Amino acid sequence: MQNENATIYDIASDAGVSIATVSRVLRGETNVSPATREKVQAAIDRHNYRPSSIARGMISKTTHSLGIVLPKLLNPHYAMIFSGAYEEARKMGYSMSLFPWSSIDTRAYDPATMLVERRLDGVIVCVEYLSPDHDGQVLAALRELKRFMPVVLIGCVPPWYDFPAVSNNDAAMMRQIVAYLVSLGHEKIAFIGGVQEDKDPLRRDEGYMEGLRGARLPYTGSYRVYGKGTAEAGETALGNMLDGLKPEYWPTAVIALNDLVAMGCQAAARKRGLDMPGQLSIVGCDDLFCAPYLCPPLTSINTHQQRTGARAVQLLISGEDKKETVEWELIERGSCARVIRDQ
Amino acid sequence: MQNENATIYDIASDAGVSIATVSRVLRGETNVSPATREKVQAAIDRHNYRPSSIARGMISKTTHSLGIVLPKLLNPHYAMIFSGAYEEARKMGYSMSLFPWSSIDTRAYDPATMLVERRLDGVIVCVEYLSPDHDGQVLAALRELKRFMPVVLIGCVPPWYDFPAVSNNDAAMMRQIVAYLVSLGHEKIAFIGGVQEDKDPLRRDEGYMEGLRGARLPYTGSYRVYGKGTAEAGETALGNMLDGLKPEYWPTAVIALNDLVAMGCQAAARKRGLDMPGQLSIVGCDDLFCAPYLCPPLTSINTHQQRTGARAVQLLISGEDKKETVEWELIERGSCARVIRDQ
DNA sequence: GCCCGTGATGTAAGCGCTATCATTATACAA
DNA sequence: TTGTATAATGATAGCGCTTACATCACGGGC
Repeated sequence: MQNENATIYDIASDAGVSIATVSRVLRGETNVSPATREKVQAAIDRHNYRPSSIARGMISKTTHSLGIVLPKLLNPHYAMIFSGAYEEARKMGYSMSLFPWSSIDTRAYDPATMLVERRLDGVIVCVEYLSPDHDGQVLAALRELKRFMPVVLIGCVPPWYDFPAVSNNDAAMMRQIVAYLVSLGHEKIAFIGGVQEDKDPLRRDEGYMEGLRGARLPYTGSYRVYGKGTAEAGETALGNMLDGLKPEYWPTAVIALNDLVAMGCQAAARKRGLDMPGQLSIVGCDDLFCAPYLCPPLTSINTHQQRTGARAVQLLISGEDKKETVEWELIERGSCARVIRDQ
Repeated sequence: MQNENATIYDIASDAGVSIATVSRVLRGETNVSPATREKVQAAIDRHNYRPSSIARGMISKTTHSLGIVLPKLLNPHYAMIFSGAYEEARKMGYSMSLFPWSSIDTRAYDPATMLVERRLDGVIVCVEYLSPDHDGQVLAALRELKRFMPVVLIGCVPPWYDFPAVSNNDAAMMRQIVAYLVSLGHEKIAFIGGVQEDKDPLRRDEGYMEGLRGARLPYTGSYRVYGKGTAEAGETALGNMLDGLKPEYWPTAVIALNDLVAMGCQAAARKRGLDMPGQLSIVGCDDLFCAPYLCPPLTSINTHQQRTGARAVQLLISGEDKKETVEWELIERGSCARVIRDQ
């Protein structure tokens, strides 16, 4: 059924030369006579022969395949990172395989057996926020992994992680969003983050707080809440906030961790009869493909995740050990309105 | 910097045994004395040794890695298929790497060099609709690929493709949607397909037509249009249809190729001031995560793409050569309304 | 005392390549 | 003629494993 894969010996004997000569032709060496080259090439074509990268890998100790570890492919955020990384890898002649986050985050003896056994040439790990005790565990696993292959991190990378990494300047992003909302006249600006802790390693909270301070706005504790980063969590988070406050204290703007959360916020606001953007402005983050089709179309931060993924691959292959940030862009759609002052 | 990967020789000499004995321990053979086993295991632990799956693959002629070929990861439809396939592969101990559609669809000599050189244990190919002449080219490429490794197809698989495959019964799906809309009183039902041709291999057109016939509704040519399957294409397609018809002939319901197209339809209808679902009902397909958050929340067909991907992996590994269909489910949300008859 | 089965271990071939070195054949200078 | 540089090609040793097959020590049956 499947045709027995031809080997270099088959080609050699078919062409009447030694395997060394076939190898020379395969690798495009010059010291082969034209006549021989032609004979060999004909045999290769005849058998539809492709040299085994496995066998080549035995010698070169390189597999030309990379890995990417991420928590959840179905989250479009990660899908975009993957897509960018994978395209770049392909351009550089590498294949890319996906591994579950659990292959890193485990209490088992060797946290990365699959990756190490496969002798990948490198791996990109997308790090999510982790509680402090869990954090130590993961950091140890990452360091262990690094002993076997180059590792580049993406995402929520605390400053004390000694790894090359690509991420956004989250604090600066937050500051920009606050400033943008302030410029529209907002003063009651809520923040729905993704981390339960008081301070996340991304410093998004801090960026939010700094933004408020910069605008000389008071900080209101009940405007800062956290969720799991899903649409449901966003709906719950904003819903609880609204239900817990008298309408006159309702925020006029919400900064959402990401577009999923923003979608949930829209749902929560709609259920409570709020006019958007009239009574509530929302800013998301990630700029998902559906953002323009929400009601109202969602203003969001395009964080260039594909570029992030691509850049991570470049660092991985070049071996540069540095932390980089990528630019972002505020995409204005219809979800933020100027505040009408009370008469 | 990276620690030199230990080999079986290192372990053997460290434990004071032969490599054969180490190999026995690694593979859990029973004919090793407990004392020796312990010594060897200790050496393995000491070196953090992981046997090279590359070297193993040389012997077993199996890589325990699968490939998936798809046109565009960023399309959430394919992301879901990938996710399902990859999870299943992982469960069975296989890794999964992604390859671009172009590695199959090319005029170059060998259409699948990357796949073949990597000696994958099998590959899943997600097939999109192809124009007839292009179709022949791709079919040839697929057949060629099949000579080297097992291939399972997903998606738009014409009946004359001699490959194991997993797909939906698209025609039946369409019939169900038409019946559903008819049950709500709709008579002017439009269809926005993804294929320019008169008949696509999925027979979605045909399902649509049969549905109309089944309900004894007349077929109106201008209600059947085609697009590229994107949101923009959907917006253009419905927009052109509406602009080309007097309002009294406007359809009261639209069946969209997928949720992306449906999103575009919503935008087109909104721009023209149509009330949804009052004046226009829309049914999508794929049940994307954002469907519940659109305005109105989109009624859609959940085609269980993750299950499709998983099933394809099972066929691939088991080697069963059959074509299967997976079930689907109509998810009612708010985008379809009962028609109010003219008085 | 000798033979042989048995369990534990070692030896070595080989998977399909690359890379090093050895071996030719050819040409040209001494 | 002989020596020697040069180009083309072949022979072969691994890469890190698995897997026959060989070896060896030990013990029981005769």
